[in-house]
Amino acid sequence: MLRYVTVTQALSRREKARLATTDEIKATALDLMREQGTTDVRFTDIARVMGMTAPALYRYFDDRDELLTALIADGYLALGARIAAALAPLPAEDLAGRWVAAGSSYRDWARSEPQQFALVLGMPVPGYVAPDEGPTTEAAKAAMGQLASIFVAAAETGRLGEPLIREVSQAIIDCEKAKHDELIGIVPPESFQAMMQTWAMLHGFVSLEAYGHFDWLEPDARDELFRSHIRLAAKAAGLPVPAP
Amino acid sequence: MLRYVTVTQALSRREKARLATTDEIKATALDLMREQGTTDVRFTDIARVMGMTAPALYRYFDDRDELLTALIADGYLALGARIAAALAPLPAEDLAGRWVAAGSSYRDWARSEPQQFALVLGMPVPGYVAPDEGPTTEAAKAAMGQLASIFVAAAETGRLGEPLIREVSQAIIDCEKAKHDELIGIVPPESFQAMMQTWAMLHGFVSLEAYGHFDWLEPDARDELFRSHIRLAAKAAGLPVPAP
DNA sequence: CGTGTTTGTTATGAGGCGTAACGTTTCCTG
DNA sequence: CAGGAAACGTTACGCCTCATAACAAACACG
Repeated sequence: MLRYVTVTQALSRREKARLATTDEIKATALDLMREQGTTDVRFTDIARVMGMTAPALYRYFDDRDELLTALIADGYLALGARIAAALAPLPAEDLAGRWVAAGSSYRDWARSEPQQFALVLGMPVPGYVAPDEGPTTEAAKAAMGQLASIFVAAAETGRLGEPLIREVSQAIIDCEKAKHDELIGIVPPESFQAMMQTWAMLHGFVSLEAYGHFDWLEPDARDELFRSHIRLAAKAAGLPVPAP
Repeated sequence: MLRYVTVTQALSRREKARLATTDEIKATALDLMREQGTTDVRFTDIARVMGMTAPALYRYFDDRDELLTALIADGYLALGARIAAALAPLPAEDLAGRWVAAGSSYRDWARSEPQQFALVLGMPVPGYVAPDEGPTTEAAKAAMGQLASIFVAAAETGRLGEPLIREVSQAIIDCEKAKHDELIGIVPPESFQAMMQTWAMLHGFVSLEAYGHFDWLEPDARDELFRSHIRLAAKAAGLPVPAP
């Protein structure tokens, strides 16, 4: 069965139709997830909404896991695109603004698409195992790389200050060398460490909020807490601190 | 059907048997979740492992949601118990040690029981809606309250320093008054804010790690990163900072 | 136009959830 | 202690979903 189409040549009529149907299936799945507030999705329901029968969907996805894999990859792409869109209008030198924009995109995405967020960054779905390599991993790196790029830009323009915690273990230094050698000589190890802690900070807030653990806070207070949180993250990491 | 037993009087033979069976069901469910690495659980499987038939389980839990509710409540209790156990041997004045111990328990629990962690603090399970009041909420407060108690102890002994971020919005001040008036006059608003940010920091790291997003780091590096992370959290919040 | 591919259908089986109806064991009380 | 009630467990069943198989229609293309 022809499943993945090379993009080098123009798509035939059939291939375009196939892609359109594939997209519609994914979009319908997301709609249903939004509607029902779950990451669960029934082929039966997707098919019904699309005016098809369930077995037809197996022409496009071998099973539910393959659909989920596609949705997860799309999720990373969507997150990456949102961050990119938020960063685009900001000048490269506005580091504080870019940091706020990137963090806020992350948060806004999680709030507007909590199911997709859970799918991508939450507990792996029952039975689903992420492929070690592939489009998913690449999309993930692309999305997260944008956060890293702010640190890189800061370091390259000499505006990356000392992080609040300066002690770095050999294990983390080794990890930067082994896994992110592109940062060696640009982002010092203590800032590499701070970078991951910054992601953890951001993710922690967004995660708690998306899963309803901040529901007891008024929306205004949540917004203010986030603004403060993101300033804290910048300050802790040695990034230029956004204005309060 | 008799479901909840008053603890004031001794339990009859039957009540003890019922409780034992209920516990066995929950334990079996957790075992299966651990085994399969999911938060999914089939009554059929539980029953098979227990040497029963599935419909018998409905004598103990009305449906899957009720079992999940019980597991979530137990999860909070387990988390609370672990934190309490970690704090118990430490003297009240060792604030830095207590902070490290509490944070590490949180992390250890998530790592040793990732499914329970996902159940309790992750995405709400398909279809499941948490009851607004009840044992779940109380257990949650008890578990999280222990983190808060470290801040309270620090404040009461005059060892709670200024948090890194001092600006606090009126909305957050109002929220402390409305939802946590027991802290008013003890924990200043900017520290109340820092407290929640500290939770978010802790949760973010633990969450990313539990869901495999730090798998690319060597275990040693993860441990070191966590040590650094928890020091950062303490420093940012104005708590006494643990030694590196 | 005819042939092979693609896309859809209906039919079917396997398995889980939850209910109903029916024994069997356990407790409790007259 | 005997009878009755409650609790506990079973089998049988209906409904739903996943996934496959077999078949029919639409389409592309020589």
